[in-house]
Amino acid sequence: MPPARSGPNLSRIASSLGVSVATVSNALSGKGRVSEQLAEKIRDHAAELGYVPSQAGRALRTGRSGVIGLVLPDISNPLFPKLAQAIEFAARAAGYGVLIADSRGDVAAQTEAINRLVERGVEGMIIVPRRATRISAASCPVAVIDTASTPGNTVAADHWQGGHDIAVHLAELGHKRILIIGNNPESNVQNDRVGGIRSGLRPGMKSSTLWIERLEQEKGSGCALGLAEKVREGFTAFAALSDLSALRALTELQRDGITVPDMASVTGFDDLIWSPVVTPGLTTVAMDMATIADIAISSLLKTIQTSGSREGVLVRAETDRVPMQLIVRQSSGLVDPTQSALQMEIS
Amino acid sequence: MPPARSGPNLSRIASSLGVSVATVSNALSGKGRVSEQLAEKIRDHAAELGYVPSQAGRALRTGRSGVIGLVLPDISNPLFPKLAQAIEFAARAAGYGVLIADSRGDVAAQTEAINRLVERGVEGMIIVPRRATRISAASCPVAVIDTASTPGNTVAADHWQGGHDIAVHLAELGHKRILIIGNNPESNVQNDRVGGIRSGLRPGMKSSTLWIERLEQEKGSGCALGLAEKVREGFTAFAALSDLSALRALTELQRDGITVPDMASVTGFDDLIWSPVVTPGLTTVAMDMATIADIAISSLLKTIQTSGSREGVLVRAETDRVPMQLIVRQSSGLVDPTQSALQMEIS
DNA sequence: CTGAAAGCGCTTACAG
DNA sequence: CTGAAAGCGCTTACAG
Repeated sequence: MPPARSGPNLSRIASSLGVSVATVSNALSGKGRVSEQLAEKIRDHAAELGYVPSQAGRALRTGRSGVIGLVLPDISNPLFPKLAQAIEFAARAAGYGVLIADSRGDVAAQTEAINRLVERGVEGMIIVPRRATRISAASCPVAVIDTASTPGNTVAADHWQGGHDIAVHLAELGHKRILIIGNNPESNVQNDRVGGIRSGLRPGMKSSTLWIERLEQEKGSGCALGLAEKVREGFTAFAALSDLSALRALTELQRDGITVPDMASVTGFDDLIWSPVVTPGLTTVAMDMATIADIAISSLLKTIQTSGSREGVLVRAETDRVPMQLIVRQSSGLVDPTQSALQMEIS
Repeated sequence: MPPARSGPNLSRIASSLGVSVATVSNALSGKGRVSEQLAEKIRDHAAELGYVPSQAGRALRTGRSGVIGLVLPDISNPLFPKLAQAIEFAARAAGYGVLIADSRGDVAAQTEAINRLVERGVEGMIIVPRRATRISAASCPVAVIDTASTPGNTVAADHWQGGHDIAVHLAELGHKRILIIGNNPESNVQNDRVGGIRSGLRPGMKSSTLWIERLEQEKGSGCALGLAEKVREGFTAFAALSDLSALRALTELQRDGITVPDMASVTGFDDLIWSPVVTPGLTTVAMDMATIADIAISSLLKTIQTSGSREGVLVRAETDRVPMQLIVRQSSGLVDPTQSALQMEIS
């Protein structure tokens, strides 16, 4: 015999009230069909007994688990907290729970993570894919958050526009030579950001790009970026493609006696938790995680509700690019003619 | 009539093979009772059909959802990624899924988050409580990760010992005056860390404590901490109670022309993602998240498996304190007699 | 070794 | 407005 549940079930409420389970079910689900008087009595009694509906029973009957999955390339990514929070919030508002899965490791691990979620009966999932991974359709609707330029992407921050805003900001401050500091040229996100920055440069401005991973392959992990030297070469602005790289740049410059923003400006991306806390506060560009999560969730649920067959559909959203917002703090400032090495050469 | 499932079920496999569902079930669950020959045939056929067992059916029958909940005070906490990753990993190894819930907001929100998880049928949950919150037992086993000094705690890093190690490290470097930089004196974790640091001071060493939230209430959020002034007063080491505060201290010192570690040492707690990346790399104390997660999960599952009645039990672990590990990087160094303000006064 | 049957808790057409 | 009944997919004691 199957094990008894701990709490009360519909049947217990029904017999204790001398009505049928069907009526209790109808009363509690508020589908009408029950006299308001009886419905109230049933609701009261259920509350009194501390009735908690069994998701298992409901799921089995309706075929809907009320749960979606969230697959992340690496949960320890500093961007994850905000994303997970936004997704959980949006999902909850829609009555869904969120099951997490870490696809740490290679593409195989990602596929495995997806399968685990399917086995757990998720109705759909949201995936932040590993770099350069295509999602081979799972057996449920899938929403992808990556970059608008990724094929099959559902929704993303407009990284390109974010980069553009950074460039415009630096141009307005009078910077002419920008060093873009990225991590890995294989990243779709970082490439979009670079493209955006370059697109926003005005005539007379020049940029170079430094890829940290490449440098570290030569010089060893955790090596100096040599930014003080870059300042001497005439660079006045360091536009990092993530706040993590920006932080690395900022502290290296400070350590080497380059004051920020007097002698050089530093900007980042993502507005991570410590960005407002460092001195000087980091100028950065923030994603609108709440909107991204809302769009991902609502598109996903729309697809779930229409696709009767639970197939591996890649979800599309109506709006696939969510604007990023420039946040100006103290790490970026006007080029100071008395301090700038470039200006000194010219004069 | 209930909706048909998309994929094959036991019944489909059974009829297609001309055997009973019971036999298919037994064969796939590997409980023996089926001839190896038939079992293999069934397994092959199931795989061929892409059979995925229904968690809903299984859960309804067995009363076990195979899911635990993870309740966090604030998902956007920078500590969360590592914790969630470790919990997910340990849970997965035990065959469980992890449902997340953010108790952002007040104690009521935390209670609500707990209820949501119960409604979703979790078999137990792991809670990182809000500051100074006692968990009013939910209707399932609960493991709490906070500090060993919190009543009802299941497992925690040994924050006290971590603080002690920091103090010993600074003592060995010759520091005499330590400024402890904390966020909030109400935090159990931070208090344990402070206690540990003080316990590790040697005769002749003195410490003061700066609470950032208090300072900000006076001077406004994001105000300077005035650390350069502290250096002039003779402090040579700044022991922050979190890497976030340490980063704030480090950058403020650098901005004000205090070189680290030559003129002052800075240490943190937690080994957050950027700690090895800043210049100079941050000396800190790391929690062993994997071990903490393992202990939390295994204690929780043990309780789940024994407590037949699904009551609100507070889980206890055999080991409730997991050692923290000192990670020495460049931000802490020997007191330099030629640079130290204190030394200058003395000589 | 294999199968028929009960039952976990729910919802929904259908009948009254 | 209310109830009896079927059935979602599974597992397990029991019978053969």
